[in-house]
Amino acid sequence: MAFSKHFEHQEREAEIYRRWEESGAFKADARSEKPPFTISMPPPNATGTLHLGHAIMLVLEDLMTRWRRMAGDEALWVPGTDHAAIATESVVIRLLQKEGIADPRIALGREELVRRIAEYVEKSRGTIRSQVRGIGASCDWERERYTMDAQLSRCVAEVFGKMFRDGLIYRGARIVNWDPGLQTTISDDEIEHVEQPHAKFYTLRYGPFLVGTSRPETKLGDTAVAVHPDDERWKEHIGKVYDIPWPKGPTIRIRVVADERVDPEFGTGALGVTPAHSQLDFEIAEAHGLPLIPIIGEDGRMLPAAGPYAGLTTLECREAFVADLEAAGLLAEVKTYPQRLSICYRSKQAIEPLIKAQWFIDVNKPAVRWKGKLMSLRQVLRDVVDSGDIQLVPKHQEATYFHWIDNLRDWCISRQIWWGHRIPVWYRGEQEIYVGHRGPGAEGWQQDTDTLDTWFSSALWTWSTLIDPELAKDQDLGLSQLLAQSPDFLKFHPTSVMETGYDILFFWVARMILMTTYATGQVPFRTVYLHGLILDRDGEKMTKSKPETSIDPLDTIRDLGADPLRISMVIGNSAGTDFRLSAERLEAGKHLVNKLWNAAKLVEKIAQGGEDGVDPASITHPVNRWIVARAHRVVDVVNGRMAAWSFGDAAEQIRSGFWSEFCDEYLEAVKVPELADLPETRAAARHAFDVFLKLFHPFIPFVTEEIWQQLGRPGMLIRADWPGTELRDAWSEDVDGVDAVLRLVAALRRIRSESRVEPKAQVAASVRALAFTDRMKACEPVIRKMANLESLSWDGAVPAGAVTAVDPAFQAAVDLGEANREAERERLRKELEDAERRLANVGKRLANEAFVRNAKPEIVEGARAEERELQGLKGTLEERLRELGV
RNA sequence: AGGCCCGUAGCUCAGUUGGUUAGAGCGCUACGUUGACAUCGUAGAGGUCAGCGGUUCGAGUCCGCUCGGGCCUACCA
Repeated sequence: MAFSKHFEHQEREAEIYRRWEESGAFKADARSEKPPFTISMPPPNATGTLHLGHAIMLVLEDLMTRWRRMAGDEALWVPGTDHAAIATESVVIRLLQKEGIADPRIALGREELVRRIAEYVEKSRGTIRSQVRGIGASCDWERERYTMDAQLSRCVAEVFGKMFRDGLIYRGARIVNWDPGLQTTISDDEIEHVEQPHAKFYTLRYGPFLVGTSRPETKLGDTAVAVHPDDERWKEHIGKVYDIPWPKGPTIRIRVVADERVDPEFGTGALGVTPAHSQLDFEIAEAHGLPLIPIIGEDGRMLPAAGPYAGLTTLECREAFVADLEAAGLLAEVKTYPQRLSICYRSKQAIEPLIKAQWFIDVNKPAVRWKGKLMSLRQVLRDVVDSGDIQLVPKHQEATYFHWIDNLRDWCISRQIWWGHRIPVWYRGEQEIYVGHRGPGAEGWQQDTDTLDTWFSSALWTWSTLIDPELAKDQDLGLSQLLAQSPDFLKFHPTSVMETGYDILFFWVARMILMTTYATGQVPFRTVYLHGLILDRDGEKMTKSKPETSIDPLDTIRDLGADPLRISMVIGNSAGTDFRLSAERLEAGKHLVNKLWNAAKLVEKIAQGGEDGVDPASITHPVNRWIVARAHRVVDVVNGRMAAWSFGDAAEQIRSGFWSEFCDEYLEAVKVPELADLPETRAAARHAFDVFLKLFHPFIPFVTEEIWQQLGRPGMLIRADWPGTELRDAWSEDVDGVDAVLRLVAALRRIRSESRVEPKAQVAASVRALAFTDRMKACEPVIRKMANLESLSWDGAVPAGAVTAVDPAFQAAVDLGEANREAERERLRKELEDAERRLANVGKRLANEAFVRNAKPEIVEGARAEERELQGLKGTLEERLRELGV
């Protein structure tokens, strides 16, 4: 089949993907004898469209999956989507509001709203599926999962029940992070901090105290003043009770307590304690048995307890209250200071800490069997990384992970939204409670109205996706039975790699470890590969407001193809590091794809009419041997880089091996008839090219597959074997000889360029081979063509007006006439100087006894060889200068 | 306040356990290109590896400090 002028990505990519999918190339077999390689795709939210964050995730996971599949593993990549509770519900509510339904929760009711959200999700999941396909993801669509699938929901309920019975889940009234906008609690990890450089800090006259606060309105709910037990300033007040009448009411009664947690250095050293609206204050209040007075409601407005301020928003109240204090002379000071405001990562609204009865996971209770011991969730989290059961890439992220564990508190898992897994708990009256996946199945029970944190179900993702859906229909099976009888779980879990952004290390990665070790007794994955953020060329987050530097993956796939997008996101990218993607990079990616396409055209031409089935090991010409050995050396290097998770590096190695060695050197060399006509050249060219095609495939799957098929190679590249390394060190004399030939060509070209020889002018060269003589002579036609020589003699004669080059393997001379004499002398002197400098360097090292004694023998031997080589070079240069009459 | 990362060519970044003359892409300069090349090729310029000190026969690489930049975490009210 004739190659088209260019790779027509728009029509070909979709067609190639269809063929892969139809051929079953993505499907993994749980009964296979091959070692498993498993990746759970981090489920993209079932809202919106694919962005570059998804793209990098898909590209990295796909290249790992394709690589391991070719390398002989039973590779399974499980795709799926997440119901993304808060994100989805708020998106749909906003849409409904735009349609004119002011308060969809009230207008539609729970059942109808959930139905509408599900409908919306179903639609956008279709969009995401096609976009994941568009990028070339070779995931097993038959195993596609969704966090709300029946068997996944079953797992959620089962785990909840198990944790409840083990006392790891409890319900309690505690300070929680309340988002008044979304009307729900959120976990500690869902809080973001925004810098407020000029926040106001007020100091109030507060009975006998001066008390500092950034939120004066909360002082309406104070029930104590806490001071440090050793603080002399306030010692006399400890234990006393004061009634403090605020100017317009209410009057609060405060007790003075001593607590170590108060920092005497901060402010006045006296802390107004607001137990109902501050975490620390709540803890102090608990320790001292202080009363709680909630003054802020869930709507973000002041409660009746706030007296005359009831009904105001917190900010309105602050303003009014401060004005009243000032009028009454109770405002001692107002200054500005930098403060970090807590906001919800989703709604970006300020968080209101308040007290609410919620469900929590206890991270400190020693109730988890792990390695024969009873540990707390926190201890297990620490142990699996400490012991190396789980490896983080890059490794320094482990420090961040441990830091997070150190600060970890009980995880609030209940949410007041409707979209999600409803808490599997039923109540009857005040006393009775039922926990389980089936429900109590009797009259008079009411299910808990809250839903679970979306990360609760995501935390089960590596294994809940592997539970057999049919099996899960049997409601009588317990969790351990579901696990023990699911073939996919048995074959593919623990998964091999979790690849995701470092920004969700805590949200998700840590939670998966926490839940999975507990629920299955296994780690969820062996390795966590964390990629960085994709930024624009200036290192800033891409936004639609900066279209000139913003890149949309869908546009790129349409305009350039998926391959250029993929390769340009991988080359130069490394784990844990943010990556700047620019139009220039995409351009370079496109050029690479184009280069590969054109090389294929030439290879096909070279290979025309030759024979199939030639064993590469039987090749004899040095140039052909050289490229075969080189290609396999690249394989060896790439294997090492891939295994070390250095995918960008691996891609770069493939790129440069292909471009410089295969294209610029080999393909140019075999254009000479002496080689082109050699039957084995067809075998060598196609063998080496196939090696590069295979190496490239995980990175740029579409164009490589298209070439593979157009060249009539057997089967599909996606299922081809990863190339071996057996010929990596073969034919070293030939390989070194051709290396010398290439250096000779480069030397001759340099002479031409430096001496301003017309590009078209053919010159006469004379060469004396000092090593690899046979090989170099065998390559004479190649040298003549690549250096554009009229004639090449091997007598080594140096005419009077020649310009020369010396190398350990050869001396070369090009006769350019007398005019170049002086320039030649100059050049030789420079080269001699350089050789002498290097000789002095290596001589100094070898003269150093400590070096000879301590350095590794091969290093010392290398230095000796270098010294010998340089001495030879120096001699040649000096001789040549003498001939020139210096 | 604590933790982590980064500082290498004009720009973006590699540089694997310390070991010859520190690399690539893009950009730049000069030249070339009617047959694989929406181009590509050939040759070239360009770096006191942020600074200081230490360990070592040997440091871009290991250790300490300083300066500069970024990120994360926290119950300084």
